[in-house]
Amino acid sequence: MTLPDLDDFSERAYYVIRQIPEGSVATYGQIAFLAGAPRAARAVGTLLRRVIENQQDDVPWARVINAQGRISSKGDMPRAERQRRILQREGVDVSASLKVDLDVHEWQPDHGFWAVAW
DNA sequence: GTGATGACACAAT
DNA sequence: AATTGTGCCATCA
Repeated sequence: MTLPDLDDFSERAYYVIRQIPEGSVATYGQIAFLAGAPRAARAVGTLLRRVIENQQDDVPWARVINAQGRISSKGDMPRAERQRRILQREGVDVSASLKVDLDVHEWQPDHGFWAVAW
């Protein structure tokens, strides 16, 4: 696999998101941190919109949720429901209020991953 | 270049 | 528990 463009935050973020295994979820902040911009959680959301628009099906956008373990629905409930459906199909338990138990499903990147320096 | 925007995060009410 | 305020920062226009 080709490593992402080191100067492009979005490419690094996509790379990180692709590492999230099925059955697990990660938070926006977690992705931002691992992509080398610890405080860019908000920007991660911006990127994910683009992922859906451009149909970048190689990026598992549904596995990214907010720090409260909740699927972000901000003005787009249909998308949230769609995300819930996908997660449940992957084996992630999502409550009726779109909440996921992070203690159970939060992705724990392995050591090798942490060693990556952009 | 500059300012607005938003799938965020966190602390303080 | 639910709101509100503040900081943040990659994108976009």
